[in-house]
Amino acid sequence: MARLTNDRNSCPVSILMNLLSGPWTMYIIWTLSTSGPMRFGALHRQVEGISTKMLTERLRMLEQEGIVHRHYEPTVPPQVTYSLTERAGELVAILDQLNGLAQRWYGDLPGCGASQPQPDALEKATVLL
Amino acid sequence: MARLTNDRNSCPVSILMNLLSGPWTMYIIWTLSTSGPMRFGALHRQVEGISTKMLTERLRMLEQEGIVHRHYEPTVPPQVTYSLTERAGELVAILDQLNGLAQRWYGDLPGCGASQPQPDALEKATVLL
DNA sequence: CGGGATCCGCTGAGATACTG
DNA sequence: CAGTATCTCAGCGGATCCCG
Repeated sequence: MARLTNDRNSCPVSILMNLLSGPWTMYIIWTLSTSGPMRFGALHRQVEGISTKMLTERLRMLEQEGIVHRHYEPTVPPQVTYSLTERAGELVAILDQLNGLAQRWYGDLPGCGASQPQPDALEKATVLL
Repeated sequence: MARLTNDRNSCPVSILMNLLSGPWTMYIIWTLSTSGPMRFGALHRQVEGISTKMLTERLRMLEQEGIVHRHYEPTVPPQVTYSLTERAGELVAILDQLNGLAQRWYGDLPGCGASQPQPDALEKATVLL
């Protein structure tokens, strides 16, 4: 549980990389950044293929790092909405550069449902925080 | 062997991320970018802890993606020198931004032998290509 | 609905030994 | 020196069950 990023990964970049390199992490961030805030179930459906365990795990991780915000509504049934924080904006910006680089290198392939993030979606995504 | 980045990772960013997220990849790139071109053995000593298998594997991967350049000198004993390509420059630039972001978020920690890349080292690193 | 707990299989990473 | 080949083990991630 405390396995953060010791051994060879003690520099800041690696912390971030270890975060992002998680199996579904990018997809979650990307989905939230393009489709806006989303409930757990919706996210689970959107990312499609991820197990609830993984989704929860990644979400907790991202929440802990201040990248996503978890809004818990104690209704019945309970509603939990996840949104990106402002921090995430900076991150997504860099990710976008990475995306640009990748597209120049590999050409843009299809299959990625969120290749070009709509600015308004990102705004929507950060509104809730 | 052909396990590139299919399933959920068909978009360019993910290709790059899958590349970088490899266990030692960042360290290798970082080391080459800060310490310049290096022989296999030196790299093996610098990265320290990596197995020859992993090192070879990552190096091959990076070479295949055009990020590192492999210079083979068929002397005896053979000398193989690895250096970053020009492509890598773009990548390192973004990585540097990521590093900046990470430092702002987490503060700069020690333990990363290559936190601040010397420009001359990067130049040196790309000279060979 | 949103998740925690548990089990379990599979692959990926390390260690070791060997080769040109 | 610069790798390759093989074995092995564990830790990650999926599936399933259950709770608030």
